[in-house]
Amino acid sequence: MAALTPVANPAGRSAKAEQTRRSIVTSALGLFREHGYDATTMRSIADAAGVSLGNAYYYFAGKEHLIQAFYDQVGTEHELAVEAVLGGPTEFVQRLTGVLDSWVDVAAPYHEFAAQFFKTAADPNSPMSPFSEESAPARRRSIELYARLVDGSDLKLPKALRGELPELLWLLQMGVVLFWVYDGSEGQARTRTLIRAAAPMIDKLIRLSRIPGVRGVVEDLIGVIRLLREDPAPKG
Amino acid sequence: MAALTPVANPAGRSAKAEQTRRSIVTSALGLFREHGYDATTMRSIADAAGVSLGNAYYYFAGKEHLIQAFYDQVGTEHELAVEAVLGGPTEFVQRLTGVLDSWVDVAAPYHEFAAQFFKTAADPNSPMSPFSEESAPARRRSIELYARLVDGSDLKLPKALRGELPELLWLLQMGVVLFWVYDGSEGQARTRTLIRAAAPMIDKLIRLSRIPGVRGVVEDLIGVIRLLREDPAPKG
DNA sequence: GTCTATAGTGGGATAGAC
DNA sequence: GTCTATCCCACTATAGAC
Repeated sequence: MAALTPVANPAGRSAKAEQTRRSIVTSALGLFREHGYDATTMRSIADAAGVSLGNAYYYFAGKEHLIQAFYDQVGTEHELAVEAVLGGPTEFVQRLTGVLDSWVDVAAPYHEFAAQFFKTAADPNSPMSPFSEESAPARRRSIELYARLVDGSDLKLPKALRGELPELLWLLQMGVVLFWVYDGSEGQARTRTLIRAAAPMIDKLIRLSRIPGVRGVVEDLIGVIRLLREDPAPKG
Repeated sequence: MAALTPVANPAGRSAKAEQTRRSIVTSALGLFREHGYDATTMRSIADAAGVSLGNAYYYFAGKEHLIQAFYDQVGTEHELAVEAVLGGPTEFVQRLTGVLDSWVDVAAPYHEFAAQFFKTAADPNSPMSPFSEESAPARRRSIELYARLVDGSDLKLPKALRGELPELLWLLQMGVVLFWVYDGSEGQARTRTLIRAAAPMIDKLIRLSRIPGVRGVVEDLIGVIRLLREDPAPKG
Protein backbone atom coordinates (compact mmCIF):
# COMPACT_ATOMS: atom_id res chain seq x y z
CA MET A 1 0.00 0.00 0.00
CA ALA A 2 2.58 2.56 1.11
CA ALA A 3 5.80 3.37 -0.66
CA LEU A 4 8.95 2.27 1.10
CA THR A 5 10.82 5.43 0.23
CA PRO A 6 9.77 8.44 2.26
CA VAL A 7 7.74 11.03 0.34
CA ALA A 8 7.52 14.62 1.38
CA ASN A 9 4.47 15.91 -0.44
CA PRO A 10 0.77 15.13 -0.83
CA ALA A 11 0.96 14.62 -4.59
CA GLY A 12 3.02 11.52 -3.94
CA ARG A 13 6.05 12.65 -5.92
CA SER A 14 9.57 12.17 -4.71
CA ALA A 15 11.56 15.19 -3.66
CA LYS A 16 13.86 14.80 -6.63
CA ALA A 17 10.95 14.61 -9.05
CA GLU A 18 9.36 17.65 -7.46
CA GLN A 19 12.57 19.60 -7.89
CA THR A 20 12.93 18.61 -11.53
CA ARG A 21 9.35 19.55 -12.18
CA ARG A 22 9.79 22.92 -10.54
CA SER A 23 12.96 23.55 -12.47
CA ILE A 24 11.13 22.97 -15.75
CA VAL A 25 8.27 25.26 -14.74
CA THR A 26 10.60 28.02 -13.64
CA SER A 27 12.62 27.84 -16.83
CA ALA A 28 9.48 27.81 -18.95
CA LEU A 29 7.91 30.84 -17.27
CA GLY A 30 11.18 32.72 -17.47
CA LEU A 31 11.66 32.00 -21.15
CA PHE A 32 8.02 32.70 -21.96
CA ARG A 33 8.30 36.05 -20.27
CA GLU A 34 11.59 36.88 -21.97
CA HIS A 35 11.02 35.68 -25.52
CA GLY A 36 7.28 35.03 -25.71
CA TYR A 37 5.39 31.77 -25.97
CA ASP A 38 5.85 31.01 -29.65
CA ALA A 39 9.55 31.76 -29.76
CA THR A 40 10.23 29.50 -26.79
CA THR A 41 10.92 25.93 -27.87
CA MET A 42 10.58 22.84 -25.74
CA ARG A 43 14.26 22.25 -26.42
CA SER A 44 15.25 25.59 -24.95
CA ILE A 45 13.06 24.98 -21.91
CA ALA A 46 14.66 21.59 -21.34
CA ASP A 47 18.13 23.07 -21.83
CA ALA A 48 17.50 25.92 -19.41
CA ALA A 49 16.16 23.46 -16.85
CA GLY A 50 19.18 21.24 -17.35
CA VAL A 51 17.15 18.21 -18.36
CA SER A 52 16.75 16.28 -21.59
CA LEU A 53 13.95 16.98 -24.01
CA GLY A 54 12.47 13.57 -23.31
CA ASN A 55 12.44 14.29 -19.62
CA ALA A 56 10.53 17.53 -20.10
CA TYR A 57 7.89 15.51 -21.92
CA TYR A 58 7.95 13.00 -19.11
CA TYR A 59 6.61 15.71 -16.82
CA PHE A 60 4.47 17.74 -19.19
CA ALA A 61 2.39 16.19 -21.92
CA GLY A 62 2.96 19.15 -24.21
CA LYS A 63 4.02 22.75 -24.41
CA GLU A 64 0.53 24.05 -23.67
CA HIS A 65 0.40 22.16 -20.38
CA LEU A 66 3.03 24.52 -19.09
CA ILE A 67 0.44 27.28 -19.30
CA GLN A 68 -1.30 25.84 -16.28
CA ALA A 69 1.80 26.81 -14.34
CA PHE A 70 1.16 30.39 -15.37
CA TYR A 71 -2.43 30.19 -14.14
CA ASP A 72 -1.28 28.84 -10.80
CA GLN A 73 1.39 31.50 -10.50
CA VAL A 74 -0.93 34.42 -11.23
CA GLY A 75 -3.77 32.88 -9.21
CA THR A 76 -1.60 32.52 -6.14
CA GLU A 77 -0.11 35.98 -6.45
CA HIS A 78 -3.60 37.40 -6.90
CA GLU A 79 -4.86 35.70 -3.76
CA LEU A 80 -2.00 37.27 -1.87
CA ALA A 81 -2.38 40.73 -3.34
CA VAL A 82 -6.10 40.76 -2.70
CA GLU A 83 -5.91 40.29 1.06
CA ALA A 84 -5.35 43.98 1.68
CA VAL A 85 -8.51 44.80 -0.24
CA LEU A 86 -10.73 42.14 1.32
CA GLY A 87 -9.63 43.14 4.79
CA GLY A 88 -10.08 46.83 4.00
CA PRO A 89 -13.04 48.96 2.91
CA THR A 90 -16.60 47.65 3.03
CA GLU A 91 -17.84 49.74 0.09
CA PHE A 92 -18.64 47.37 -2.73
CA VAL A 93 -17.24 49.63 -5.47
CA GLN A 94 -13.90 49.92 -3.77
CA ARG A 95 -13.67 46.21 -3.10
CA LEU A 96 -14.50 45.31 -6.69
CA THR A 97 -12.15 47.90 -8.15
CA GLY A 98 -9.43 46.73 -5.82
CA VAL A 99 -9.74 43.05 -6.66
CA LEU A 100 -9.79 43.64 -10.42
CA ASP A 101 -6.94 46.11 -10.20
CA SER A 102 -4.87 43.61 -8.26
CA TRP A 103 -5.32 41.09 -11.01
CA VAL A 104 -4.04 43.52 -13.62
CA ASP A 105 -1.11 44.43 -11.36
CA VAL A 106 -0.14 40.81 -10.94
CA ALA A 107 -0.57 39.86 -14.59
CA ALA A 108 1.02 42.97 -16.10
CA PRO A 109 4.53 41.55 -16.57
CA TYR A 110 3.07 38.69 -18.60
CA HIS A 111 0.93 40.75 -20.95
CA GLU A 112 2.82 40.09 -24.14
CA PHE A 113 3.23 36.43 -23.39
CA ALA A 114 -0.47 36.11 -22.48
CA ALA A 115 -1.57 37.55 -25.81
CA GLN A 116 0.48 34.86 -27.54
CA PHE A 117 -0.85 31.86 -25.71
CA PHE A 118 -4.37 33.18 -25.42
CA LYS A 119 -5.32 31.27 -28.54
CA THR A 120 -4.66 28.07 -26.64
CA ALA A 121 -6.72 29.17 -23.65
CA ALA A 122 -9.58 30.19 -25.90
CA ASP A 123 -9.76 26.82 -27.62
CA PRO A 124 -12.91 25.13 -26.31
CA ASN A 125 -11.27 21.74 -26.83
CA SER A 126 -8.15 22.61 -24.89
CA PRO A 127 -7.70 21.59 -21.25
CA MET A 128 -6.32 25.10 -20.79
CA SER A 129 -9.73 26.67 -21.34
CA PRO A 130 -10.83 28.52 -18.18
CA PHE A 131 -14.09 26.57 -18.37
CA SER A 132 -12.46 23.15 -18.62
CA GLU A 133 -12.41 20.41 -16.02
CA GLU A 134 -8.66 20.82 -15.59
CA SER A 135 -9.08 24.48 -14.72
CA ALA A 136 -11.82 23.79 -12.17
CA PRO A 137 -9.62 24.06 -9.06
CA ALA A 138 -8.17 27.43 -10.09
CA ARG A 139 -11.64 28.59 -11.11
CA ARG A 140 -13.16 27.61 -7.75
CA ARG A 141 -10.46 29.40 -5.83
CA SER A 142 -11.08 32.52 -7.88
CA ILE A 143 -14.84 32.42 -7.35
CA GLU A 144 -14.24 31.99 -3.65
CA LEU A 145 -12.39 35.31 -3.69
CA TYR A 146 -15.47 37.00 -5.09
CA ALA A 147 -17.71 35.36 -2.49
CA ARG A 148 -15.53 36.95 0.18
CA LEU A 149 -15.67 40.24 -1.68
CA VAL A 150 -19.48 40.20 -1.57
CA ASP A 151 -19.81 38.89 1.97
CA GLY A 152 -17.59 41.57 3.45
CA SER A 153 -19.30 44.37 1.55
CA ASP A 154 -22.12 46.77 2.41
CA LEU A 155 -24.40 45.31 -0.27
CA LYS A 156 -27.97 44.37 0.56
CA LEU A 157 -28.86 41.76 -2.02
CA PRO A 158 -32.07 40.18 -3.24
CA LYS A 159 -31.86 36.52 -2.30
CA ALA A 160 -31.81 35.32 -5.90
CA LEU A 161 -28.75 37.40 -6.65
CA ARG A 162 -26.79 36.45 -3.56
CA GLY A 163 -26.15 32.90 -4.67
CA GLU A 164 -25.12 33.80 -8.19
CA LEU A 165 -23.19 37.01 -7.72
CA PRO A 166 -19.76 35.53 -6.97
CA GLU A 167 -19.81 33.48 -10.16
CA LEU A 168 -21.15 36.43 -12.13
CA LEU A 169 -18.29 38.57 -10.84
CA TRP A 170 -15.85 35.87 -11.85
CA LEU A 171 -17.38 36.00 -15.31
CA LEU A 172 -16.88 39.76 -15.20
CA GLN A 173 -13.23 39.13 -14.43
CA MET A 174 -13.03 36.81 -17.44
CA GLY A 175 -14.44 39.70 -19.47
CA VAL A 176 -11.81 42.04 -18.08
CA VAL A 177 -9.12 39.49 -18.88
CA LEU A 178 -10.45 39.19 -22.42
CA PHE A 179 -10.32 42.95 -22.78
CA TRP A 180 -6.87 43.08 -21.23
CA VAL A 181 -5.52 40.52 -23.66
CA TYR A 182 -6.73 42.63 -26.56
CA ASP A 183 -5.59 45.87 -24.95
CA GLY A 184 -2.65 47.27 -26.90
CA SER A 185 -2.48 50.59 -25.05
CA GLU A 186 0.57 51.72 -23.11
CA GLY A 187 0.72 49.76 -19.87
CA GLN A 188 -2.80 48.50 -20.60
CA ALA A 189 -4.14 51.85 -19.52
CA ARG A 190 -7.48 51.23 -21.19
CA THR A 191 -8.12 48.18 -19.05
CA ARG A 192 -7.67 50.41 -16.01
CA THR A 193 -10.17 52.81 -17.51
CA LEU A 194 -12.57 49.97 -18.07
CA ILE A 195 -12.30 48.80 -14.46
CA ARG A 196 -12.69 52.33 -13.14
CA ALA A 197 -15.85 52.74 -15.20
CA ALA A 198 -17.33 49.27 -14.90
CA ALA A 199 -17.17 48.89 -11.14
CA PRO A 200 -19.48 51.83 -10.31
CA MET A 201 -21.84 50.72 -13.07
CA ILE A 202 -22.11 47.21 -11.69
CA ASP A 203 -22.69 48.76 -8.29
CA LYS A 204 -25.49 50.99 -9.57
CA LEU A 205 -27.01 48.12 -11.46
CA ILE A 206 -27.09 45.86 -8.42
CA ARG A 207 -28.66 48.58 -6.30
CA LEU A 208 -31.20 49.28 -9.03
CA SER A 209 -32.15 45.63 -8.94
CA ARG A 210 -34.52 46.47 -6.09
CA ILE A 211 -36.71 48.63 -8.30
CA PRO A 212 -39.66 46.42 -9.33
CA GLY A 213 -39.30 46.84 -13.11
CA VAL A 214 -35.60 46.23 -13.09
CA ARG A 215 -35.86 43.42 -10.61
CA GLY A 216 -37.84 41.41 -13.15
CA VAL A 217 -35.05 41.65 -15.67
CA VAL A 218 -32.47 40.59 -13.12
CA GLU A 219 -34.59 37.59 -12.19
CA ASP A 220 -34.88 36.70 -15.87
CA LEU A 221 -31.15 36.96 -16.20
CA ILE A 222 -30.52 34.64 -13.31
CA GLY A 223 -33.08 32.22 -14.70
CA VAL A 224 -31.24 32.01 -18.01
CA ILE A 225 -27.91 31.55 -16.34
CA ARG A 226 -29.24 28.68 -14.26
CA LEU A 227 -30.77 27.15 -17.34
CA LEU A 228 -27.63 27.43 -19.40
CA ARG A 229 -25.38 26.05 -16.73
CA GLU A 230 -27.05 22.65 -16.74
CA ASP A 231 -25.22 19.60 -18.14
CA PRO A 232 -23.40 20.82 -21.22
CA ALA A 233 -24.22 17.98 -23.61
CA PRO A 234 -27.59 16.34 -22.91
CA LYS A 235 -28.10 13.26 -25.08
CA GLY A 236 -31.46 11.99 -26.29
CA MET B 1 -0.45 52.45 -66.36
CA ALA B 2 -2.76 49.69 -67.55
CA ALA B 3 -1.85 46.04 -67.94
CA LEU B 4 -1.59 44.81 -71.49
CA THR B 5 -3.37 41.57 -70.71
CA PRO B 6 -7.11 41.94 -70.26
CA VAL B 7 -8.29 41.64 -66.66
CA ALA B 8 -11.80 40.73 -65.69
CA ASN B 9 -11.95 41.68 -62.04
CA PRO B 10 -11.58 44.76 -59.86
CA ALA B 11 -8.87 43.23 -57.69
CA GLY B 12 -6.55 43.38 -60.69
CA ARG B 13 -5.75 39.69 -60.75
CA SER B 14 -5.44 37.73 -63.94
CA ALA B 15 -8.14 35.23 -64.79
CA LYS B 16 -5.76 32.34 -64.28
CA ALA B 17 -4.68 33.62 -60.89
CA GLU B 18 -8.27 34.13 -59.88
CA GLN B 19 -9.09 30.56 -60.83
CA THR B 20 -6.13 29.14 -58.93
CA ARG B 21 -7.08 31.16 -55.91
CA ARG B 22 -10.66 30.00 -56.01
CA SER B 23 -9.59 26.40 -56.43
CA ILE B 24 -7.50 26.63 -53.26
CA VAL B 25 -10.33 28.21 -51.29
CA THR B 26 -12.86 25.62 -52.43
CA SER B 27 -10.56 22.73 -51.58
CA ALA B 28 -9.78 24.23 -48.19
CA LEU B 29 -13.41 24.79 -47.17
CA GLY B 30 -14.35 21.30 -48.33
CA LEU B 31 -11.53 19.62 -46.42
CA PHE B 32 -12.10 21.75 -43.33
CA ARG B 33 -15.71 20.76 -43.22
CA GLU B 34 -14.94 17.10 -43.87
CA HIS B 35 -11.96 16.49 -41.61
CA GLY B 36 -11.83 19.55 -39.39
CA TYR B 37 -9.34 22.41 -39.31
CA ASP B 38 -6.47 20.76 -37.46
CA ALA B 39 -6.55 17.51 -39.42
CA THR B 40 -6.42 19.37 -42.72
CA THR B 41 -2.86 20.06 -43.79
CA MET B 42 -1.69 22.71 -46.19
CA ARG B 43 -0.24 19.87 -48.23
CA SER B 44 -3.63 18.18 -48.59
CA ILE B 45 -5.25 21.47 -49.53
CA ALA B 46 -2.62 22.08 -52.19
CA ASP B 47 -3.00 18.52 -53.48
CA ALA B 48 -6.78 18.77 -53.67
CA ALA B 49 -6.48 22.08 -55.49
CA GLY B 50 -3.93 20.57 -57.87
CA VAL B 51 -1.18 23.04 -57.02
CA SER B 52 2.13 22.79 -55.23
CA LEU B 53 2.51 23.57 -51.56
CA GLY B 54 4.63 26.59 -52.33
CA ASN B 55 2.02 27.91 -54.70
CA ALA B 56 -0.67 27.69 -52.04
CA TYR B 57 1.54 29.88 -49.87
CA TYR B 58 1.95 32.28 -52.74
CA TYR B 59 -1.78 33.00 -52.52
CA PHE B 60 -2.33 32.66 -48.78
CA ALA B 61 0.23 33.79 -46.27
CA GLY B 62 -0.72 30.96 -43.94
CA LYS B 63 -3.29 28.35 -43.11
CA GLU B 64 -5.24 30.76 -40.92
CA HIS B 65 -5.74 33.16 -43.82
CA LEU B 66 -8.01 30.60 -45.39
CA ILE B 67 -10.43 31.18 -42.52
CA GLN B 68 -11.37 34.51 -44.03
CA ALA B 69 -13.00 32.52 -46.81
CA PHE B 70 -15.24 30.95 -44.20
CA TYR B 71 -16.20 34.37 -42.81
CA ASP B 72 -17.11 35.59 -46.28
CA GLN B 73 -19.15 32.48 -46.94
CA VAL B 74 -21.16 32.66 -43.71
CA GLY B 75 -21.47 36.44 -43.90
CA THR B 76 -22.93 36.34 -47.37
CA GLU B 77 -25.32 33.51 -46.53
CA HIS B 78 -26.42 35.38 -43.42
CA GLU B 79 -27.15 38.53 -45.37
CA LEU B 80 -29.34 36.49 -47.67
CA ALA B 81 -31.15 34.59 -44.94
CA VAL B 82 -31.86 37.75 -42.99
CA GLU B 83 -33.84 39.52 -45.70
CA ALA B 84 -37.05 37.72 -44.78
CA VAL B 85 -36.73 38.95 -41.20
CA LEU B 86 -35.81 42.56 -42.00
CA GLY B 87 -38.68 42.83 -44.44
CA GLY B 88 -41.08 41.19 -41.99
CA PRO B 89 -42.28 42.06 -38.48
CA THR B 90 -41.60 45.46 -36.90
CA GLU B 91 -41.49 44.16 -33.32
CA PHE B 92 -37.94 44.55 -32.09
CA VAL B 93 -37.89 41.23 -30.22
CA GLN B 94 -38.93 39.27 -33.27
CA ARG B 95 -36.44 41.03 -35.51
CA LEU B 96 -33.57 40.46 -33.11
CA THR B 97 -34.49 36.83 -32.50
CA GLY B 98 -34.82 36.28 -36.22
CA VAL B 99 -31.45 37.76 -37.14
CA LEU B 100 -29.57 35.84 -34.47
CA ASP B 101 -31.41 32.64 -35.29
CA SER B 102 -30.52 33.02 -38.95
CA TRP B 103 -26.89 33.22 -38.05
CA VAL B 104 -27.04 29.97 -36.11
CA ASP B 105 -28.93 28.34 -38.99
CA VAL B 106 -26.30 29.37 -41.49
CA ALA B 107 -23.31 28.47 -39.33
CA ALA B 108 -24.66 25.17 -38.00
CA PRO B 109 -22.95 22.89 -40.57
CA TYR B 110 -19.59 24.37 -39.61
CA HIS B 111 -19.92 24.05 -35.85
CA GLU B 112 -17.26 21.42 -35.31
CA PHE B 113 -14.83 23.07 -37.66
CA ALA B 114 -15.47 26.45 -36.06
CA ALA B 115 -14.65 25.17 -32.59
CA GLN B 116 -11.31 24.00 -33.93
CA PHE B 117 -10.22 27.19 -35.61
CA PHE B 118 -11.72 29.45 -32.98
CA LYS B 119 -8.41 29.55 -31.19
CA THR B 120 -6.97 31.30 -34.22
CA ALA B 121 -9.81 33.81 -34.43
CA ALA B 122 -9.44 34.55 -30.73
CA ASP B 123 -5.75 35.34 -31.04
CA PRO B 124 -5.41 39.13 -30.69
CA ASN B 125 -2.35 39.06 -32.92
CA SER B 126 -4.08 37.17 -35.68
CA PRO B 127 -5.51 38.98 -38.70
CA MET B 128 -8.48 36.63 -38.32
CA SER B 129 -9.61 38.32 -35.12
CA PRO B 130 -13.11 39.81 -35.65
CA PHE B 131 -11.71 43.09 -34.35
CA SER B 132 -8.77 43.21 -36.74
CA GLU B 133 -8.23 45.54 -39.64
CA GLU B 134 -8.53 42.65 -42.10
CA SER B 135 -11.96 41.77 -40.77
CA ALA B 136 -13.20 45.35 -40.98
CA PRO B 137 -15.18 44.95 -44.22
CA ALA B 138 -17.06 41.88 -42.98
CA ARG B 139 -17.59 43.59 -39.64
CA ARG B 140 -19.03 46.72 -41.22
CA ARG B 141 -21.41 44.72 -43.35
CA SER B 142 -22.64 42.90 -40.28
CA ILE B 143 -23.15 46.09 -38.28
CA GLU B 144 -25.10 47.49 -41.22
CA LEU B 145 -27.50 44.57 -40.86
CA TYR B 146 -28.18 45.57 -37.28
CA ALA B 147 -28.70 49.21 -38.26
CA ARG B 148 -31.44 48.04 -40.61
CA LEU B 149 -32.85 45.86 -37.85
CA VAL B 150 -33.17 48.87 -35.55
CA ASP B 151 -34.40 51.32 -38.18
CA GLY B 152 -37.23 49.09 -39.29
CA SER B 153 -38.36 48.32 -35.75
CA ASP B 154 -40.94 49.86 -33.43
CA LEU B 155 -38.29 51.04 -30.97
CA LYS B 156 -38.33 54.59 -29.69
CA LEU B 157 -34.77 55.28 -28.66
CA PRO B 158 -33.00 57.89 -26.60
CA LYS B 159 -30.73 59.76 -28.98
CA ALA B 160 -27.55 58.63 -27.28
CA LEU B 161 -28.48 55.00 -27.76
CA ARG B 162 -29.53 55.28 -31.38
CA GLY B 163 -26.04 55.86 -32.70
CA GLU B 164 -24.47 53.06 -30.70
CA LEU B 165 -27.11 50.36 -30.75
CA PRO B 166 -26.19 48.69 -34.04
CA GLU B 167 -22.62 48.19 -32.92
CA LEU B 168 -23.78 47.04 -29.49
CA LEU B 169 -26.02 44.47 -31.14
CA TRP B 170 -23.11 43.29 -33.26
CA LEU B 171 -21.17 42.86 -30.03
CA LEU B 172 -24.13 40.87 -28.73
CA GLN B 173 -23.85 38.65 -31.79
CA MET B 174 -20.15 38.16 -31.04
CA GLY B 175 -21.23 37.06 -27.58
CA VAL B 176 -23.71 34.62 -29.05
CA VAL B 177 -21.02 33.29 -31.38
CA LEU B 178 -18.69 32.86 -28.43
CA PHE B 179 -21.36 30.92 -26.57
CA TRP B 180 -22.16 28.89 -29.68
CA VAL B 181 -18.55 27.88 -30.15
CA TYR B 182 -18.44 26.57 -26.60
CA ASP B 183 -21.90 24.99 -26.89
CA GLY B 184 -21.55 21.21 -26.88
CA SER B 185 -25.28 20.47 -26.67
CA GLU B 186 -27.13 18.48 -29.33
CA GLY B 187 -27.61 20.72 -32.35
CA GLN B 188 -26.43 23.67 -30.23
CA ALA B 189 -29.84 23.71 -28.55
CA ARG B 190 -28.55 25.79 -25.67
CA THR B 191 -27.57 28.61 -27.99
CA ARG B 192 -31.18 28.66 -29.20
CA THR B 193 -32.29 28.86 -25.59
CA LEU B 194 -29.91 31.72 -25.00
CA ILE B 195 -31.24 33.67 -27.99
CA ARG B 196 -34.84 33.03 -26.98
CA ALA B 197 -34.11 34.37 -23.48
CA ALA B 198 -31.70 37.17 -24.33
CA ALA B 199 -33.76 38.92 -26.99
CA PRO B 200 -36.72 39.81 -24.73
CA MET B 201 -34.31 40.86 -22.01
CA ILE B 202 -32.47 43.23 -24.30
CA ASP B 203 -35.84 44.57 -25.40
CA LYS B 204 -36.96 45.16 -21.81
CA LEU B 205 -33.65 46.75 -20.96
CA ILE B 206 -33.81 49.18 -23.86
CA ARG B 207 -37.36 50.16 -22.99
CA LEU B 208 -36.37 50.60 -19.36
CA SER B 209 -33.64 52.97 -20.46
CA ARG B 210 -36.23 55.77 -20.40
CA ILE B 211 -36.65 55.52 -16.63
CA PRO B 212 -34.46 58.29 -15.15
CA GLY B 213 -32.42 56.06 -12.81
CA VAL B 214 -31.70 53.48 -15.44
CA ARG B 215 -31.05 56.06 -18.10
CA GLY B 216 -28.07 57.30 -16.18
CA VAL B 217 -26.48 53.87 -16.23
CA VAL B 218 -27.08 53.52 -19.95
CA GLU B 219 -25.46 56.87 -20.56
CA ASP B 220 -22.49 55.81 -18.45
CA LEU B 221 -22.23 52.65 -20.47
CA ILE B 222 -22.21 54.52 -23.75
CA GLY B 223 -19.63 56.90 -22.38
CA VAL B 224 -17.27 54.07 -21.52
CA ILE B 225 -17.73 52.44 -24.88
CA ARG B 226 -16.91 55.67 -26.68
CA LEU B 227 -13.89 56.13 -24.48
CA LEU B 228 -12.62 52.63 -25.03
CA ARG B 229 -13.08 52.73 -28.77
CA GLU B 230 -10.52 55.46 -29.25
CA ASP B 231 -7.19 54.73 -30.91
CA PRO B 232 -6.01 51.42 -29.54
CA ALA B 233 -2.40 52.27 -28.76
CA PRO B 234 -1.85 55.93 -27.91
CA LYS B 235 1.81 56.79 -27.65
CA GLY B 236 3.32 59.49 -25.44
C1' DG C 1 10.28 5.68 -11.03
C1' DT C 2 13.60 9.15 -13.11
C1' DC C 3 16.48 10.32 -16.71
C1' DT C 4 19.59 10.45 -21.07
C1' DA C 5 20.58 10.13 -25.86
C1' DT C 6 19.29 9.64 -30.32
C1' DA C 7 16.55 9.03 -34.27
C1' DG C 8 12.47 9.91 -36.57
C1' DT C 9 7.65 11.77 -38.22
C1' DG C 10 4.61 15.28 -39.63
C1' DG C 11 3.32 19.61 -40.93
C1' DG C 12 3.74 24.84 -41.14
C1' DA C 13 6.43 27.92 -43.44
C1' DT C 14 10.26 29.80 -46.67
C1' DA C 15 14.08 30.31 -50.50
C1' DG C 16 15.21 30.50 -54.67
C1' DA C 17 15.35 28.34 -59.33
C1' DC C 18 12.54 28.35 -63.41
C1' DG D 1 3.06 32.19 -60.79
C1' DT D 2 4.68 28.00 -60.11
C1' DC D 3 7.70 24.55 -58.63
C1' DT D 4 11.19 21.73 -55.74
C1' DA D 5 13.97 21.49 -51.92
C1' DT D 6 14.68 22.60 -47.42
C1' DC D 7 14.25 24.35 -42.61
C1' DC D 8 12.32 24.33 -38.12
C1' DC D 9 10.08 22.59 -34.31
C1' DA D 10 6.36 20.07 -31.68
C1' DC D 11 5.99 15.72 -30.65
C1' DT D 12 6.90 10.45 -30.58
C1' DA D 13 9.58 6.29 -30.05
C1' DT D 14 12.95 3.53 -28.29
C1' DA D 15 16.61 1.58 -25.80
C1' DG D 16 18.87 1.66 -22.04
C1' DA D 17 21.50 3.87 -17.51
C1' DC D 18 20.69 4.44 -12.55
